[in-house]
Amino acid sequence: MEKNELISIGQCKHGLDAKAAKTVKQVFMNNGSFNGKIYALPPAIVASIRTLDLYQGELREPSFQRIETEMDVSECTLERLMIDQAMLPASIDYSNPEKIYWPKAAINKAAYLVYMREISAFMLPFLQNRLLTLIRCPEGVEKESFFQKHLPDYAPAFIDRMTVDGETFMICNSLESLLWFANHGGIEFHVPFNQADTPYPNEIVFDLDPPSRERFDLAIQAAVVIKELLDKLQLISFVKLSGSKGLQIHIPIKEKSMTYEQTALFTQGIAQTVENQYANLFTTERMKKNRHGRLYIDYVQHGKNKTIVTPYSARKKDEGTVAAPLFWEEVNDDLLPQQFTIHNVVDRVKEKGCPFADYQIAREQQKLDNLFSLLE
DNA sequence: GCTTGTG
DNA sequence: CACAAGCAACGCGAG
DNA sequence: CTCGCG
Repeated sequence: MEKNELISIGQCKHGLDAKAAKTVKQVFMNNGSFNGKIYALPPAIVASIRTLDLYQGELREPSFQRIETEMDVSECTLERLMIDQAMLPASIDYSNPEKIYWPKAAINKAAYLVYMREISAFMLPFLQNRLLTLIRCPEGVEKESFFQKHLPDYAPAFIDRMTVDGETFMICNSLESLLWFANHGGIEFHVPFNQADTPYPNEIVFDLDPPSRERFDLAIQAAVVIKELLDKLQLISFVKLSGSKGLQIHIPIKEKSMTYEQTALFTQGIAQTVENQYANLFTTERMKKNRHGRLYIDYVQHGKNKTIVTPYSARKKDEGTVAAPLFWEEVNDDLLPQQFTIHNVVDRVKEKGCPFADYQIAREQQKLDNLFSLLE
């Protein structure tokens, strides 16, 4: 959008009482230029308009609220309209909505905040009651980034937190929290495999990390092989794109049904089974130089004090990719690692539903008998 | 993005 | 005042 | 021991 370009978003006729209407009319007739039909003023007066939404470039059922004497015309931007219209929590002061967060994907901060609002219902369950590790890029994904685990002193009271040994950590339990973190440049949301109030994991995750995006086919092969093994064990599993190069397989398990020691034995066992079966394709070799282009099954990444990117979290990647939950049928040769982004994931979920919709139900239904007999 | 420390 | 820095963490192997 | 790495 051209800078300083005026965008018409319709007319507003309702909401003015007789007196206010007369005042506005006088302002235009006294100060405006008349072209024989209408009086026009350069952009100078700011007013609040209540509306249903913006549909095909026009406000629906706009209604005048009030003149905003304290507001400058320069604040009336398309970004501000996007934010106002997305029903973001009003308790947060959204700064720099026009700031570009993903230059190559043409995503600004306003668009990111709107994405987070729209995906929140699908993302929040996976953040619930877990200590949060954030990767923040307040100047965009191409600029400096940093990790954050500790709650900043200035954080508002509505951010949940937990203090352990005098250290206070962040928890993202609400829409408000999610958008507060996003407004502070929080791009990647990572969480551990256990809830904050227990040392027991309630999910197991395999991280399938090919050496490059060009070898994404390895991640697909590994996922299919592991899925077969999990099916044989009658374990319910879910799969998502990491949003980077690979795939991640999630197995929800009931709270307190396994210790981290047991889940580590299991992931190690599966990873080594797959490695032995397809030694030319997959490896659990930690050293990069010993992997020889094979896919690294990072079973160490599942464990105490480790974290995994949350479903639907954005990634610090040029394309604006997100960690997108998939249907297992989608794990085939047509799948691309960069397929799902901030641009298209909300529509995808609205059309097809969330592939992780039954995640919490599966956690309760999960039968671990076969898994445990494997560990013996 | 915001706070704190330094010149 | 204008700045720059900090904002996680741990284990392991190589040097 | 410190440094890189995931």
